[in-house]
Amino acid sequence: MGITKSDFFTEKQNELATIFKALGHPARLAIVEYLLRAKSCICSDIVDELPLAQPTISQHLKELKAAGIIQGNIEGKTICYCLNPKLFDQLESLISDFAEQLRVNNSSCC
Amino acid sequence: MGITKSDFFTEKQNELATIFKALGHPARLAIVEYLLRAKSCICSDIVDELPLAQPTISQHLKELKAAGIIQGNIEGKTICYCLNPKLFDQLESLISDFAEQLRVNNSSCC
DNA sequence: ATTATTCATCGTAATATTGCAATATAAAAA
DNA sequence: TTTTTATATTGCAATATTACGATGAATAAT
Repeated sequence: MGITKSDFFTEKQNELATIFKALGHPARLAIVEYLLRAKSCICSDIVDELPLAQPTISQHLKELKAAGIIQGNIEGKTICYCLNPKLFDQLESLISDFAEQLRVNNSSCC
Repeated sequence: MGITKSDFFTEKQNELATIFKALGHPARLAIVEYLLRAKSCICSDIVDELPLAQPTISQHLKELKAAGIIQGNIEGKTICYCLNPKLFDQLESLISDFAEQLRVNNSSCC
């Protein structure tokens, strides 16, 4: 049905899924990687950097923001977009927990 | 257009996007979490565990497998599905790199 | 041999996503 | 004030995803 039965899953699962989903597109990953490299953060640079039209990029930025991956502050004419370090810290510890659990528990599987 | 312009992005970006995308659904996250807990790994258990029909779960498992997140071996009547520890190690170091870069570079942003 | 049991596949409906042209908005520059 | 610049929004077409019933395939149990 193209609709996910979010109600049946925990809030955490839904939240985390939103984050991964936002990262699950090459254009949005490219944006994240660009923001990692470029310490400053302006949108027009990204439009030049990627092979996508401006409205498309604007839409991707919106999704990244909705997922909490980037933050954006209006600053005169331009918008300052940058990564949310807190979220990446959380993601780091989550994945690290996953990997650790795997190391401890499931060594002999498959 | 609902089609992603994969050609314009690097292979790495596309691969990584596939992995995140696969994790970007609560049902698939629930499956991953279940496989983390349950050291053994059988599909029928998952069907009992989740509020989704068997074909739907089969489909989600297929996607997780295609992304390299889980591995599956035929074992008589049942299939042994389990997580791919290598991939989680890679993911761990990737996210950890991201977070580290953020800590070093972008402290004063936004 | 027949009947479960377990899982995959097919077909299909409902919905979501991706991408862009056109247009809107709003600040800066002229 | 007019024009340029930077970004957002709208509307829409093409395509992808999600979910499930029906069915298939293959092993295990009876």
